[in-house]
Amino acid sequence: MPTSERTIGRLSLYRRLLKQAVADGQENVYSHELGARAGATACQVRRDLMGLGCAGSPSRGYKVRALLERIDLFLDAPDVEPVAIVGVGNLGRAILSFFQRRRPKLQITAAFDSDPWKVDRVVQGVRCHALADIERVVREQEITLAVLTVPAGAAQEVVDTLVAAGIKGILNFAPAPLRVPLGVFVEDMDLAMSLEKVAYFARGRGGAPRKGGK
Amino acid sequence: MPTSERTIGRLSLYRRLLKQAVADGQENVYSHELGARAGATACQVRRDLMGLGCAGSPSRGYKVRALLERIDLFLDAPDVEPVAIVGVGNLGRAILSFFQRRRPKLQITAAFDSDPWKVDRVVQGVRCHALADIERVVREQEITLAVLTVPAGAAQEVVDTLVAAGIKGILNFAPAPLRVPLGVFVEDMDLAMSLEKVAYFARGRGGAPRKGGK
DNA sequence: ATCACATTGTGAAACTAATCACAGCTTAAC
DNA sequence: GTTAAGCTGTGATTAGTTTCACAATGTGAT
Repeated sequence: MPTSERTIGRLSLYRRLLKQAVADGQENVYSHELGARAGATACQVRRDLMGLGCAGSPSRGYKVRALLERIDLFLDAPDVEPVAIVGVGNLGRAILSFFQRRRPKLQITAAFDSDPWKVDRVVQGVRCHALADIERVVREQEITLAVLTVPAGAAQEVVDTLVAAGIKGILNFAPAPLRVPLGVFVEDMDLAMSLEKVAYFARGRGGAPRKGGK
Repeated sequence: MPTSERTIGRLSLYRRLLKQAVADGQENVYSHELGARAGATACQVRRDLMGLGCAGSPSRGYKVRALLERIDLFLDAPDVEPVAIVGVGNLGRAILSFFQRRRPKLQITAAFDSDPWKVDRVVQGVRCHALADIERVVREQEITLAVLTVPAGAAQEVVDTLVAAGIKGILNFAPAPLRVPLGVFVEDMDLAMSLEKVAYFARGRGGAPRKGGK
């Protein structure tokens, strides 16, 4: 059981690269190939795959199709998972359009916004509801995942509502740390923080930590 | 010298929280307070601050103002750092508007897009240039940081241009691993990967890693 | 004064993640 | 057939990060 946040992230990345490989007609792949494309070492790739129970042949490497199937089985839920998005501002709409052309297993099926003008509008094929309807809609559609793109000031209040409605995972774009009960997973996407990090390391202070491809 | 990617991220977060504290008129702060707000342990906060050379008093904790000053000095460059954004689609515009109302030290000053209709337009107060002008504009404005919001297919090509123009740090939203020479720092913001991660851990498989506030 | 208390600063321990190193296969060439 | 080469699978090692534990310190109450 290879359950670490880092590993899961890499598996998701491998999957995308493998899909590309399949599209290119590639049948087999070596750990060092996949590693190069993913920015990881061959060793790490092998260990990640080993954790999944994947086996390769010393001469031909891993079978791309088999690998994909195994990763899908591991990462995806059996059924499609509906996702809610709260906050249909610029960022919210961008993310909505970004996700609507991919991810068959993760589909945004409900949007929420505090702006009465947006309520009942359909944005990118998704109906926008009032914040007050979060609990009802989330329960009706049995949604467990949410993307949060509201201003920092409103974030915690919305989160409490989402959690009360049964949400188990949140992708948080609001620049504010969220307090959630145990059992709810939060992944922070903090734009400001990330750009500051880039600025810091671009200055060359930190000895340029990894990512230096060939 | 506390130079680890994780630590830098936390310092950036502390800074934001401390600014809030100053705005609220708070003069002193204990490590456990800051830790609670940041989702970290008191211990970790103390170690992070220790690395910066900050000292607190056992009775009053740390002086908020002094802390802020010290973190600013450590994280920020002496002057304003101009930032370029390449790709003025939905996501690009959202990020543009997000950053334009904050970060005095990091300012987006140039935008680039392949769409001729957008070239020479002014978006969110920032002039949009053609991709062909990247090298010239980046050199003219001495830009070293870039935000990348182009489709995956165009990413590597744009990155090569940016690097050739002297860019040292990239915040990458394109769902593709970038190859860059040593000395160039890349931070990936992979929306699809992050949402998959959230979906996985929301299922409760990974024993709910951290983030469980009170 | 003195005592009890809460907090800082930090060496050491525990834990986690990444890398090394090499045995064991599998194929291809001669 | 035998040999050489290159890859996988994995125990052992190393590196890095977080947490523990506690001495040292300043504060306020008695």
